[in-house]
Amino acid sequence: MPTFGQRLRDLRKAKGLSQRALGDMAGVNFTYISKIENEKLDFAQFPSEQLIRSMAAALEADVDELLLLAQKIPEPIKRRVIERPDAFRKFASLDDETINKLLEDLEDG
Amino acid sequence: MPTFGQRLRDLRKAKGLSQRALGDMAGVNFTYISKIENEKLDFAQFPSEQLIRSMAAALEADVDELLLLAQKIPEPIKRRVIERPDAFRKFASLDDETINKLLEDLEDG
DNA sequence: ATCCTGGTTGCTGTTGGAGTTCAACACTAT
DNA sequence: ATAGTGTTGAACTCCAACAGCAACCAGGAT
Repeated sequence: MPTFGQRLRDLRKAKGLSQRALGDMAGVNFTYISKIENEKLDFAQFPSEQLIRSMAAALEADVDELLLLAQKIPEPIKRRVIERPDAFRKFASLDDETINKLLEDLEDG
Repeated sequence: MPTFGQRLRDLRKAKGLSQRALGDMAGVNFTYISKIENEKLDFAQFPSEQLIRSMAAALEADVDELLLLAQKIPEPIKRRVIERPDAFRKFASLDDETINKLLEDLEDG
């Protein structure tokens, strides 16, 4: 799994955009993009959820993937956790192996 | 399901504490407790995660229950979601019926 | 050699809004 | 009347999330 900064840089280059171009599209200064990509942000470890959404839109990338890399829970997942806390507390307590089995069951099921 | 404010008030009264007493224990002004209980917070819909933890400790209550009522994802669940985004994106997309079946499978399985 | 274009980073500055307190008031009950 | 409790609008503090300059480096084109 790449870091948020690495992934952002890859997505940007794949689109052939400069930091300045992406900055303009997302509405932030290009030096801030640089700091994000190099993980040199002063206090916050990651940019705001709003900015992540703007950047994902500009890059035509998967918002939720970027949110997860930035340690933020995407809205649809969050909603479901709040709705079914019983289930998700259980799921969260499972080890990788058991989770994998569940996923397989869902494939065929 | 009660609101966060209602539940907090119930827990506090069950302990026979005044707002001032709880406020002192949790390290905040009692007027803030009042606003939380009556949901009169201007912008923030809920208090910070830190304060919720302090109050839960003072009330000897279940932290995760209060966190969920305050629409915040408890840390252990959040960690697992970040570790296995593939699985939890899938789980979150399931309807109640399918989730129930999964839980049953886990009971016997 | 000089000039773009693109990127990095330290530094200082700005600001919206979350979080909290203050002041004043109201209601009981004793 | 006063002690304890709760409510509420206004005001305050504080900092995360940016802005943005300045100086510097690397590589490529002219």
